[in-house]
Amino acid sequence: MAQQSRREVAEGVLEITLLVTRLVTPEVRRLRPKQLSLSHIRALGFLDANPDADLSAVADYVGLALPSMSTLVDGLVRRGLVARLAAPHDRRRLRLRLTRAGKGALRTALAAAQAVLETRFADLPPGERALVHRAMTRLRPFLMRG
Amino acid sequence: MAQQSRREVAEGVLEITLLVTRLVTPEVRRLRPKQLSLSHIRALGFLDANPDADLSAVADYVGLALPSMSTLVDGLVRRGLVARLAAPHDRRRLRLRLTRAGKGALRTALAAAQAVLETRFADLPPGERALVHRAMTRLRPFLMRG
DNA sequence: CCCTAATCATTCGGCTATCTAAGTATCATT
DNA sequence: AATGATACTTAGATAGCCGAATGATTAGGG
Repeated sequence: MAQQSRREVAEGVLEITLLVTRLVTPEVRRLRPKQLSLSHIRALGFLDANPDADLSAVADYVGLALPSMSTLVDGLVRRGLVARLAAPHDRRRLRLRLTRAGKGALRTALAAAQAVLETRFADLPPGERALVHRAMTRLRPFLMRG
Repeated sequence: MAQQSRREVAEGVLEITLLVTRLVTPEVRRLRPKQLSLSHIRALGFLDANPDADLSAVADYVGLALPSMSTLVDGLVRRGLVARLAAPHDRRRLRLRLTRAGKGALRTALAAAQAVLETRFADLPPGERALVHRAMTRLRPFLMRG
Protein backbone atom coordinates (compact mmCIF):
# COMPACT_ATOMS: atom_id res chain seq x y z
CA MET A 1 0.00 0.00 0.00
CA ALA A 2 1.43 3.31 -1.04
CA GLN A 3 2.25 5.66 1.76
CA GLN A 4 0.64 9.00 1.04
CA SER A 5 2.48 12.18 1.71
CA ARG A 6 0.83 14.93 3.67
CA ARG A 7 0.95 17.01 0.53
CA GLU A 8 -1.01 14.47 -1.46
CA VAL A 9 -3.64 14.17 1.21
CA ALA A 10 -4.01 17.93 1.52
CA GLU A 11 -4.25 18.19 -2.24
CA GLY A 12 -6.96 15.56 -2.40
CA VAL A 13 -8.99 17.04 0.41
CA LEU A 14 -8.77 20.50 -1.10
CA GLU A 15 -9.87 19.27 -4.48
CA ILE A 16 -12.85 17.41 -3.08
CA THR A 17 -13.79 20.45 -1.04
CA LEU A 18 -13.82 22.63 -4.11
CA LEU A 19 -15.91 20.13 -6.03
CA VAL A 20 -18.45 19.76 -3.26
CA THR A 21 -18.67 23.50 -2.80
CA ARG A 22 -19.34 23.92 -6.48
CA LEU A 23 -22.18 21.40 -6.32
CA VAL A 24 -23.77 22.65 -3.16
CA THR A 25 -23.52 26.40 -3.52
CA PRO A 26 -25.99 26.79 -6.39
CA GLU A 27 -28.45 24.65 -4.49
CA VAL A 28 -28.13 26.85 -1.45
CA ARG A 29 -28.50 29.94 -3.61
CA ARG A 30 -31.79 28.56 -4.78
CA LEU A 31 -33.01 28.96 -1.20
CA ARG A 32 -32.84 32.70 -1.68
CA PRO A 33 -36.53 33.09 -0.94
CA LYS A 34 -35.54 32.31 2.60
CA GLN A 35 -32.36 34.32 2.24
CA LEU A 36 -30.05 31.78 3.77
CA SER A 37 -26.40 31.88 2.80
CA LEU A 38 -23.86 29.23 3.70
CA SER A 39 -22.71 31.39 6.60
CA HIS A 40 -26.27 31.65 7.82
CA ILE A 41 -26.60 27.92 7.76
CA ARG A 42 -23.35 27.40 9.58
CA ALA A 43 -24.42 29.87 12.25
CA LEU A 44 -27.75 28.12 12.66
CA GLY A 45 -26.00 24.78 12.85
CA PHE A 46 -23.67 25.97 15.56
CA LEU A 47 -26.53 27.39 17.59
CA ASP A 48 -28.41 24.16 17.20
CA ALA A 49 -25.50 22.30 18.76
CA ASN A 50 -24.65 25.07 21.25
CA PRO A 51 -27.76 26.78 22.53
CA ASP A 52 -27.25 30.00 24.48
CA ALA A 53 -23.88 30.62 22.86
CA ASP A 54 -22.77 34.23 22.69
CA LEU A 55 -21.99 36.18 19.55
CA SER A 56 -18.22 35.76 19.74
CA ALA A 57 -18.50 31.99 19.87
CA VAL A 58 -20.64 31.89 16.76
CA ALA A 59 -18.39 34.34 14.93
CA ASP A 60 -15.37 32.28 15.83
CA TYR A 61 -16.94 29.06 14.67
CA VAL A 62 -18.24 30.41 11.41
CA GLY A 63 -15.01 32.27 10.75
CA LEU A 64 -16.39 35.78 10.43
CA ALA A 65 -15.39 39.00 12.11
CA LEU A 66 -17.61 40.11 14.95
CA PRO A 67 -19.27 42.98 13.09
CA SER A 68 -20.16 40.68 10.22
CA MET A 69 -21.67 38.17 12.57
CA SER A 70 -23.54 40.90 14.37
CA THR A 71 -25.38 41.94 11.23
CA LEU A 72 -25.78 38.34 10.14
CA VAL A 73 -27.48 37.46 13.41
CA ASP A 74 -29.52 40.60 13.09
CA GLY A 75 -30.91 39.19 9.89
CA LEU A 76 -31.66 35.84 11.48
CA VAL A 77 -33.45 37.57 14.34
CA ARG A 78 -35.45 39.70 11.92
CA ARG A 79 -36.55 36.54 10.15
CA GLY A 80 -37.58 34.98 13.42
CA LEU A 81 -35.03 32.17 13.24
CA VAL A 82 -32.95 33.16 16.24
CA ALA A 83 -33.75 34.69 19.62
CA ARG A 84 -31.30 37.29 20.88
CA LEU A 85 -31.52 37.38 24.67
CA ALA A 86 -29.27 38.94 27.27
CA ALA A 87 -26.95 36.70 29.24
CA PRO A 88 -27.96 36.41 32.89
CA HIS A 89 -25.00 37.86 34.75
CA ASP A 90 -23.20 39.79 32.04
CA ARG A 91 -25.35 42.19 30.14
CA ARG A 92 -22.72 42.78 27.50
CA ARG A 93 -23.04 39.23 26.33
CA LEU A 94 -25.77 37.78 24.16
CA ARG A 95 -27.53 34.51 24.63
CA LEU A 96 -28.43 33.23 21.19
CA ARG A 97 -30.72 30.33 20.51
CA LEU A 98 -32.72 28.91 17.68
CA THR A 99 -36.43 29.42 17.60
CA ARG A 100 -38.69 26.63 16.45
CA ALA A 101 -38.74 28.27 13.04
CA GLY A 102 -34.96 28.42 13.12
CA LYS A 103 -34.67 24.70 13.70
CA GLY A 104 -37.04 24.12 10.82
CA ALA A 105 -35.12 26.40 8.48
CA LEU A 106 -31.87 24.69 9.37
CA ARG A 107 -33.31 21.26 8.68
CA THR A 108 -34.67 22.41 5.34
CA ALA A 109 -31.44 24.05 4.25
CA LEU A 110 -29.22 21.15 5.25
CA ALA A 111 -31.54 18.72 3.58
CA ALA A 112 -31.32 20.68 0.34
CA ALA A 113 -27.53 20.72 0.42
CA GLN A 114 -27.29 17.08 1.40
CA ALA A 115 -29.80 16.02 -1.19
CA VAL A 116 -27.44 17.12 -3.94
CA LEU A 117 -24.70 14.97 -2.49
CA GLU A 118 -26.95 12.01 -1.81
CA THR A 119 -27.97 12.00 -5.44
CA ARG A 120 -24.34 11.98 -6.42
CA PHE A 121 -23.59 9.12 -4.09
CA ALA A 122 -26.43 6.97 -5.36
CA ASP A 123 -24.05 4.74 -7.27
CA LEU A 124 -21.36 4.66 -4.62
CA PRO A 125 -21.04 0.99 -3.60
CA PRO A 126 -21.78 0.31 0.07
CA GLY A 127 -18.19 -0.65 0.76
CA GLU A 128 -16.89 2.66 -0.51
CA ARG A 129 -19.61 4.43 1.34
CA ALA A 130 -18.24 2.99 4.56
CA LEU A 131 -14.73 3.90 3.52
CA VAL A 132 -15.67 7.52 2.88
CA HIS A 133 -17.63 7.72 6.08
CA ARG A 134 -14.68 6.40 8.04
CA ALA A 135 -12.34 8.86 6.40
CA MET A 136 -14.61 11.77 7.24
CA THR A 137 -14.82 10.65 10.81
CA ARG A 138 -11.03 10.52 11.12
CA LEU A 139 -10.63 13.88 9.47
CA ARG A 140 -13.12 15.73 11.62
CA PRO A 141 -11.06 16.18 14.80
CA PHE A 142 -8.08 17.47 12.84
CA LEU A 143 -10.18 20.14 11.22
CA MET A 144 -12.08 21.26 14.28
CA ARG A 145 -9.64 21.89 17.07
CA GLY A 146 -7.79 25.19 17.05
CA MET B 1 -18.74 -2.74 10.35
CA ALA B 2 -21.83 -0.63 10.20
CA GLN B 3 -23.27 -0.08 6.77
CA GLN B 4 -23.49 3.65 6.18
CA SER B 5 -26.57 5.15 4.66
CA ARG B 6 -26.22 7.57 1.79
CA ARG B 7 -27.59 10.19 4.09
CA GLU B 8 -24.86 9.69 6.65
CA VAL B 9 -22.18 9.83 4.02
CA ALA B 10 -23.60 12.99 2.50
CA GLU B 11 -23.84 14.51 5.94
CA GLY B 12 -20.24 13.69 6.71
CA VAL B 13 -18.91 14.98 3.43
CA LEU B 14 -20.89 18.18 3.78
CA GLU B 15 -19.61 18.76 7.28
CA ILE B 16 -16.00 18.21 6.30
CA THR B 17 -16.44 20.49 3.34
CA LEU B 18 -17.72 23.25 5.56
CA LEU B 19 -14.85 22.78 7.99
CA VAL B 20 -12.22 22.84 5.28
CA THR B 21 -13.76 25.88 3.69
CA ARG B 22 -13.68 27.64 7.00
CA LEU B 23 -9.97 26.90 7.37
CA VAL B 24 -8.91 27.70 3.87
CA THR B 25 -10.94 30.81 3.11
CA PRO B 26 -9.17 33.14 5.54
CA GLU B 27 -5.84 31.96 4.19
CA VAL B 28 -6.91 32.72 0.67
CA ARG B 29 -8.22 36.09 1.79
CA ARG B 30 -4.77 36.85 3.08
CA LEU B 31 -3.62 36.75 -0.53
CA ARG B 32 -5.56 39.95 -1.03
CA PRO B 33 -2.47 41.75 -2.24
CA LYS B 34 -2.88 39.63 -5.30
CA GLN B 35 -6.65 39.89 -5.07
CA LEU B 36 -7.39 36.26 -5.65
CA SER B 37 -10.68 34.88 -4.42
CA LEU B 38 -11.61 31.21 -4.36
CA SER B 39 -13.52 31.73 -7.60
CA HIS B 40 -10.47 33.29 -9.16
CA ILE B 41 -8.40 30.30 -8.19
CA ARG B 42 -10.93 27.86 -9.52
CA ALA B 43 -11.05 29.74 -12.81
CA LEU B 44 -7.27 29.71 -13.06
CA GLY B 45 -7.24 26.01 -12.25
CA PHE B 46 -9.73 25.23 -14.96
CA LEU B 47 -7.80 27.24 -17.51
CA ASP B 48 -4.62 25.49 -16.52
CA ALA B 49 -6.24 22.16 -17.30
CA ASN B 50 -8.20 23.46 -20.30
CA PRO B 51 -6.24 26.05 -22.26
CA ASP B 52 -8.14 27.98 -24.91
CA ALA B 53 -11.47 27.37 -23.18
CA ASP B 54 -14.15 29.95 -23.85
CA LEU B 55 -15.91 32.05 -21.22
CA SER B 56 -19.00 29.87 -20.97
CA ALA B 57 -16.96 26.79 -20.22
CA VAL B 58 -15.15 28.49 -17.36
CA ALA B 59 -18.37 29.97 -15.99
CA ASP B 60 -19.99 26.58 -16.11
CA TYR B 61 -17.13 24.90 -14.32
CA VAL B 62 -16.76 27.51 -11.63
CA GLY B 63 -20.50 27.71 -11.16
CA LEU B 64 -20.97 31.40 -11.85
CA ALA B 65 -23.32 33.25 -14.15
CA LEU B 66 -21.82 34.54 -17.35
CA PRO B 67 -21.80 38.21 -16.37
CA SER B 68 -20.00 37.41 -13.16
CA MET B 69 -17.40 35.38 -14.95
CA SER B 70 -16.98 38.10 -17.52
CA THR B 71 -15.97 40.66 -14.92
CA LEU B 72 -13.95 38.10 -13.01
CA VAL B 73 -11.91 37.27 -16.11
CA ASP B 74 -11.63 40.97 -16.74
CA GLY B 75 -9.85 41.26 -13.43
CA LEU B 76 -7.55 38.36 -14.21
CA VAL B 77 -6.66 39.91 -17.55
CA ARG B 78 -6.02 43.28 -15.94
CA ARG B 79 -3.62 41.58 -13.53
CA GLY B 80 -1.85 39.90 -16.41
CA LEU B 81 -2.77 36.38 -15.29
CA VAL B 82 -4.95 35.44 -18.24
CA ALA B 83 -4.82 36.24 -21.95
CA ARG B 84 -8.17 36.96 -23.60
CA LEU B 85 -7.85 36.18 -27.31
CA ALA B 86 -10.47 35.79 -29.99
CA ALA B 87 -11.38 32.31 -31.13
CA PRO B 88 -10.19 31.59 -34.66
CA HIS B 89 -13.41 30.93 -36.57
CA ASP B 90 -16.02 32.41 -34.27
CA ARG B 91 -15.39 35.95 -33.21
CA ARG B 92 -18.10 35.87 -30.56
CA ARG B 93 -16.13 33.34 -28.60
CA LEU B 94 -13.14 33.95 -26.41
CA ARG B 95 -10.02 31.90 -26.20
CA LEU B 96 -8.77 32.12 -22.64
CA ARG B 97 -5.40 30.91 -21.45
CA LEU B 98 -3.08 31.39 -18.55
CA THR B 99 -0.05 33.58 -18.94
CA ARG B 100 3.20 32.56 -17.35
CA ALA B 101 2.34 34.88 -14.45
CA GLY B 102 -1.07 33.22 -14.23
CA LYS B 103 0.47 29.80 -13.82
CA GLY B 104 2.72 31.16 -11.10
CA ALA B 105 -0.15 32.82 -9.26
CA LEU B 106 -2.15 29.61 -9.37
CA ARG B 107 0.71 27.60 -7.95
CA THR B 108 1.22 30.11 -5.16
CA ALA B 109 -2.44 30.27 -4.23
CA LEU B 110 -2.94 26.52 -4.21
CA ALA B 111 0.17 26.08 -2.15
CA ALA B 112 -1.12 28.54 0.44
CA ALA B 113 -4.45 26.77 0.72
CA GLN B 114 -2.83 23.36 0.90
CA ALA B 115 -0.31 24.49 3.46
CA VAL B 116 -3.09 25.14 5.95
CA LEU B 117 -4.37 21.62 5.49
CA GLU B 118 -0.93 20.04 5.57
CA THR B 119 -0.30 21.67 8.91
CA ARG B 120 -3.55 20.24 10.19
CA PHE B 121 -2.68 16.80 8.94
CA ALA B 122 0.74 16.78 10.57
CA ASP B 123 -0.45 14.45 13.29
CA LEU B 124 -2.59 12.27 11.08
CA PRO B 125 -1.06 8.79 11.32
CA PRO B 126 0.23 7.41 8.01
CA GLY B 127 -2.40 4.69 7.99
CA GLU B 128 -5.22 7.18 8.23
CA ARG B 129 -3.52 9.36 5.69
CA ALA B 130 -3.77 6.50 3.24
CA LEU B 131 -7.37 5.91 4.21
CA VAL B 132 -8.30 9.51 3.59
CA HIS B 133 -6.43 9.59 0.33
CA ARG B 134 -8.22 6.49 -0.86
CA ALA B 135 -11.60 7.94 0.10
CA MET B 136 -10.91 11.15 -1.78
CA THR B 137 -9.89 9.19 -4.84
CA ARG B 138 -13.11 7.20 -4.76
CA LEU B 139 -15.19 10.31 -4.26
CA ARG B 140 -13.72 12.32 -7.08
CA PRO B 141 -15.46 10.72 -10.06
CA PHE B 142 -18.85 10.99 -8.37
CA LEU B 143 -18.42 14.69 -7.87
CA MET B 144 -17.03 15.57 -11.27
CA ARG B 145 -19.24 14.07 -13.90
CA GLY B 146 -22.37 15.90 -14.92
C1' DC C 1 -28.41 36.16 -50.55
C1' DC C 2 -31.03 38.36 -46.73
C1' DC C 3 -33.79 38.09 -42.62
C1' DT C 4 -34.66 36.09 -38.49
C1' DA C 5 -32.97 32.85 -34.61
C1' DA C 6 -29.87 31.67 -31.82
C1' DT C 7 -25.36 32.10 -29.51
C1' DC C 8 -21.53 34.31 -26.90
C1' DA C 9 -20.13 37.85 -24.37
C1' DT C 10 -20.41 42.53 -22.04
C1' DT C 11 -22.47 46.39 -19.56
C1' DC C 12 -25.60 48.18 -16.10
C1' DG C 13 -28.02 48.61 -11.73
C1' DG C 14 -28.73 46.65 -7.47
C1' DC C 15 -28.15 43.64 -3.53
C1' DT C 16 -25.55 40.78 -0.17
C1' DA C 17 -21.54 39.71 2.38
C1' DT C 18 -17.69 41.05 4.27
C1' DC C 19 -14.04 43.94 6.27
C1' DT C 20 -11.88 47.91 9.30
C1' DA C 21 -12.41 51.59 12.21
C1' DA C 22 -14.85 53.86 15.51
C1' DG C 23 -18.39 54.00 19.10
C1' DT C 24 -21.30 52.30 23.21
C1' DA C 25 -22.32 49.66 27.11
C1' DT C 26 -20.96 46.78 30.67
C1' DC C 27 -17.80 44.54 33.67
C1' DA C 28 -13.25 43.88 36.29
C1' DT C 29 -9.33 45.62 38.80
C1' DT C 30 -6.94 48.34 41.58
C1' DA D 1 -14.20 55.54 41.50
C1' DA D 2 -10.98 55.61 37.69
C1' DT D 3 -8.82 52.92 34.30
C1' DG D 4 -8.69 49.38 31.33
C1' DA D 5 -10.62 45.31 29.28
C1' DT D 6 -14.49 42.89 27.08
C1' DA D 7 -18.74 42.22 24.18
C1' DC D 8 -21.21 43.96 20.99
C1' DT D 9 -23.04 47.55 17.51
C1' DT D 10 -22.88 51.08 14.01
C1' DA D 11 -20.87 53.28 10.03
C1' DG D 12 -18.50 53.40 5.82
C1' DA D 13 -16.26 51.10 2.08
C1' DT D 14 -15.37 47.34 -1.20
C1' DA D 15 -15.75 42.92 -3.61
C1' DG D 16 -18.67 39.43 -5.57
C1' DC D 17 -22.69 38.01 -7.45
C1' DC D 18 -27.09 38.09 -10.10
C1' DG D 19 -30.82 39.35 -13.57
C1' DA D 20 -32.08 42.27 -17.34
C1' DA D 21 -30.85 44.64 -21.20
C1' DT D 22 -27.50 45.30 -25.02
C1' DG D 23 -24.00 44.40 -28.61
C1' DA D 24 -21.74 41.55 -31.75
C1' DT D 25 -21.46 37.57 -34.47
C1' DT D 26 -22.94 33.40 -36.57
C1' DA D 27 -26.38 29.89 -38.33
C1' DG D 28 -30.44 28.49 -40.81
C1' DG D 29 -34.25 28.83 -43.55
C1' DG D 30 -36.82 31.40 -47.26
